[in-house]
Amino acid sequence: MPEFTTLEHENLNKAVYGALCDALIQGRFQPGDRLKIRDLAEQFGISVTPIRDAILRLANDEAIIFRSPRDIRIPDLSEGRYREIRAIRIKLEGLAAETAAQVATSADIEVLERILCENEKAIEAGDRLKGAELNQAFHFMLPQIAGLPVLNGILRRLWLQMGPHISDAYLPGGRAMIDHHYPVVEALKRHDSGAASMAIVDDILLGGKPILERIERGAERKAL
Amino acid sequence: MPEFTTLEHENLNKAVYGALCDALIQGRFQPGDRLKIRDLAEQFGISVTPIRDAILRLANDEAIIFRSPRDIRIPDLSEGRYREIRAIRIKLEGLAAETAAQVATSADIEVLERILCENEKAIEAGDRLKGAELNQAFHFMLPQIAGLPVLNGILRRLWLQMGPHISDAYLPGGRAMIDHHYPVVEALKRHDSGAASMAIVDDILLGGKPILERIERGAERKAL
DNA sequence: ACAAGATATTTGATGCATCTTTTTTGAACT
DNA sequence: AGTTCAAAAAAGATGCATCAAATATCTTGT
Repeated sequence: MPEFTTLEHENLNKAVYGALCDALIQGRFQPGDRLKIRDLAEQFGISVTPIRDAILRLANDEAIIFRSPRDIRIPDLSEGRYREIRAIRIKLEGLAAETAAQVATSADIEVLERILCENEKAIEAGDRLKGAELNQAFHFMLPQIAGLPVLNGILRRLWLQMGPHISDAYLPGGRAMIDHHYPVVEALKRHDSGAASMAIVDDILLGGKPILERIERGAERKAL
Repeated sequence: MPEFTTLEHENLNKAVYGALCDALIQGRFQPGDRLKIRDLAEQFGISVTPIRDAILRLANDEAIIFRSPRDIRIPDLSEGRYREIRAIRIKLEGLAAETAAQVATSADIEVLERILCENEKAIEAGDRLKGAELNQAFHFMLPQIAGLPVLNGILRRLWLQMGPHISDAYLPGGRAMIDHHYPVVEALKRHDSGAASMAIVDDILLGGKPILERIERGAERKAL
């Protein structure tokens, strides 16, 4: 019985979608930025159809919004919405960590440890983008180890929605973005579901502080 | 600060998407059914572009799959995937019920009671589609009462993915689909978060039994 | 300088043609 | 009857023209 997955076959639509996702997550777009289908078509050197496909998909992901039928924007992230996303992540990533702790292999743990090692180097080098990318890779490994593709899809979308805030919060966050990864890995080694779940929840809460601070500062700027 | 929502403005694309969603949830498609963009364009009496838009969106929702670049199908739902969806729903709808219990107004509770009353009539009349629709309305009310739009979006997508199984499981499920709704409402009246969460979890587990039985029977048929 | 209204330009939605790839059908052979 | 191969048909992706609605700009008046 084949699993319920979207086939990853290559076409312009997917390539554009991937590029726009990367740009969102890397903070290359800012809240309020306007996207125009014809502009992007010109930048990518292709017709409007695959751009339009990718844009509609991102709107479905709630990573971009149609402020009106002709006005496509990068949305801001309200404090309320961020808190909701964080509460959802706590529940879902907690579930993923719990399940991953039950089934993780030595190979899985090696991958996680390699990610941590590279992330130490990124922090050392002040490489904000690399660090944010590795942080995401770590979080995305847990549902993969746990064998939870549906949850993986949900998490991917939540990451897109937080995108413009993540990489900017990374350096201010410093070690807060990585310190709790170690106890997660230790709990996986011991097959300790409870400890894994608690550690990832701590990571989400601690890692969320600089994001909340950034959102609050953004709200203050808007109120001026 | 505007909330992060997709604006609901009217166009053919959205109309088609809504119609296909309804068809999925009402079990008018069966797992394995093939969709063809040109066929649907002919049925809806419009060009392929808005059909294609809607199809790509449903693929993004993981409600339909591209088995290959030219073969669009309604996916089956494996037992493993259904169990995962159920585990995610337990976490998220538990969170929604818990939060809804804190903030529910008398008006909210009246809406839920009206849904229950109508569902009693649907069960009495053996109206499978009406009953499934009201069951969904009940579950979707909780994130709305709780003020959790992100969670609402996740739940909508999960419902689409279970779509072809839900309405068929409704009559076999009988009162199992509705009995636990009453304690949920009672807990909301008392603002009892713990009880609301436990009751919705019970509802999901009990209501999931006929769906699991259906999936197991489907797997048996495929093994023949 | 600001506001209101008119005009011009822009922008997304949709229809449709074309291309390439995939699927289906038919013929031949065993 | 079943298999294999070739040919025909079909199907999604993409390019692009057109339309209508929305946005931006300009002009006029206060």
